[in-house]
Amino acid sequence: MSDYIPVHGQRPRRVTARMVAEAAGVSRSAVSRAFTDGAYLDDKKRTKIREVAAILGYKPNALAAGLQGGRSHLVAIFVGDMRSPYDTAFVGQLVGELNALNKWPILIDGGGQRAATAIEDVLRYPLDALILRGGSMSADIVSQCTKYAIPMISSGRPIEAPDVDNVCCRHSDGTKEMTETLIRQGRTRFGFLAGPADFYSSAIRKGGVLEALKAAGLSLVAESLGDYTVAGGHSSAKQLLSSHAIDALICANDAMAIGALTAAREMGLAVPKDLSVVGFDDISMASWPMFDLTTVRNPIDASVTEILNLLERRLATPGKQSETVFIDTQLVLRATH
Amino acid sequence: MSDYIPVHGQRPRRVTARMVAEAAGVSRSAVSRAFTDGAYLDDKKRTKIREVAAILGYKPNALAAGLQGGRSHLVAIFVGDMRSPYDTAFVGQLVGELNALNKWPILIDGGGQRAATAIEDVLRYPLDALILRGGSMSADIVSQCTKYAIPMISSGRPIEAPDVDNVCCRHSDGTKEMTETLIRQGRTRFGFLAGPADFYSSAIRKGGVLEALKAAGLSLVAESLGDYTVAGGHSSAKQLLSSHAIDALICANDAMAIGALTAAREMGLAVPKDLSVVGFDDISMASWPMFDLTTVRNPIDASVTEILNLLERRLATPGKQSETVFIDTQLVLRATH
DNA sequence: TTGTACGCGTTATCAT
DNA sequence: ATGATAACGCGTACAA
Repeated sequence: MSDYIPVHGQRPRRVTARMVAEAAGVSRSAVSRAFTDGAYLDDKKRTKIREVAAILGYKPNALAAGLQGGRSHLVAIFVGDMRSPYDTAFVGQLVGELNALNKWPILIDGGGQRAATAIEDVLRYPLDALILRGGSMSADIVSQCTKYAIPMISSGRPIEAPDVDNVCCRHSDGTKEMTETLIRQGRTRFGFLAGPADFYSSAIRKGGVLEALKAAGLSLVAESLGDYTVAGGHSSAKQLLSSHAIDALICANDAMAIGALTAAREMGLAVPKDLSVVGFDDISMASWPMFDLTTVRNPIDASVTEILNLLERRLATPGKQSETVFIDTQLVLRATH
Repeated sequence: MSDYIPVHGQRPRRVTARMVAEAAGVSRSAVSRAFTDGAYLDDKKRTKIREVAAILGYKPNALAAGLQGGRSHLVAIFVGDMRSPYDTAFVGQLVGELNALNKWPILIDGGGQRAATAIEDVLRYPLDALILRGGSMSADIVSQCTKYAIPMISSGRPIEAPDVDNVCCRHSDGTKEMTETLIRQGRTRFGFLAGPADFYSSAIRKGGVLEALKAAGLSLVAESLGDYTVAGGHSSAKQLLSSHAIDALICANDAMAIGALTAAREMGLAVPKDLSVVGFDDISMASWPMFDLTTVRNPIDASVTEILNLLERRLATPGKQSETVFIDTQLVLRATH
């Protein structure tokens, strides 16, 4: 088909609009127009150009197009923890929806030591937006984005800055409601399995628990620190359960709840008869038959949808005021409460 | 700091090298050199320029730089299934390592209906490489990449094409070795829980099982089709176990093995006393205490490392012959065999 | 060591 | 409707 002749050991250059123009006997502009929807161009000519382009293997170069001052269609996603089931599910959904909108997500692993420099380097690309999923971002990076007029949307820890939009789950309402439900069932001795000390989500989820307990004239009997993983939840729960007599264990996330549930069963505790174990997030494993975990859903669909809505609004009106959209949680009452 | 004045409702333009040059009272080339390692430039001048650049918030525009004919530093990753634990763990690792090498991964969700058009669109960017993780790729896309001289590296289903490098797990050796181990333990009535009919990995893993059985004068007693998920494995195993008397169930992946393990326990079967249940991949959940699954490790670290090696070699020698690197599996003998 | 001038591939503008 | 030409922002060969 193509008369492209490979030169040994040398990288062949990309086919350009100029080459297509020559091959089709038209001007370069005509080629550009042939690939621009709604541009003035004779239908027959457009068809002809597209044929030639297909044979030569021509595609407009998105880099050169992005230089024009329009949008680059590149969106960076900063992922706090690529090993967390919730974050990966979240990013999976987000990537799919961005793809559908013709936005191309560049992923940055926020877990590595080089995360800060990585984001600095990615900012060399004129991004359409920067989306934060969990993790924390230095104030410096935030101000850089503001300066470059790169829209930032944060999901997880809210960022208080003039041009940053936030999507925020009503964490404390979720744990409050869950705690109230457990109290209504007759639970009175509550334990809380917290996440790492500096995790915003853990602290605020605990806040909801305390609120509900206080309203009922109760208080927390025991608390232990975990690391948001299954293994961490397993060992933390083992310690907590062996030293405290409680009848309800609220975990700051599902991964730890799954670990805690296993620990409780290993210790001969009947769940939910002797002990309630509940989590937060409703990750896919929570519904696995061997866990059937009662939890608070932190809905990914709704969060991702809102991120895309905010992105659209921000791109339409770059100077608009920052917004914070709150996402409602849902109680998922399965078999462990 | 900066004297940038925001214009209401209008997106501020990026700071360019020209602006820095003017502000610093030097030529535009000097600014370029100030950000190019090893370029001839007076140290004092470079320092001065960098200071001014920092104040103005200047960064070289990677889009314009990529136009120069060098590398774009953009790498696309096509992910077969963003919902599979193995694939997401794989991609997480890959993203982190690419970040460390200053390569920026653009993710494409191979699961959606729009996957084919998505990859077409991403090819508008002059990619340094395209990495395939699972899923399948149309021959058309492959030939396009070859035409554009975009290196392709496939992990999962190997691609037979002149310029495509492959990283391939020795699936059948893994299942063969596992089957031999079970036979040596006295298992004689084997069942196989397969993945979707068109999945390369499932078919080849089954091949290893059959090979080992044949060598021992045995044959498969039962087989059932699953969908590579926990829920699918659970229901498929339930059917299979209720209709066939077997003492070993080999599952095409860990997710199904976890589902099968749960099903077996629910049916009152003692694992491993009455029945061996084994998986493939060694996903993180396989080592969770409640499963402690015996499985065949499909090592992510090694695969990712080899992908990066192949990428490096391919970038160094674009015209080199395609290679296929094989990855050895490892038997992980836990508590279910 | 430094500045000038050109090319990268595209889209947008402006005549025609 | 179409073709010439000017940006876009950068790196770099070349001349000084």
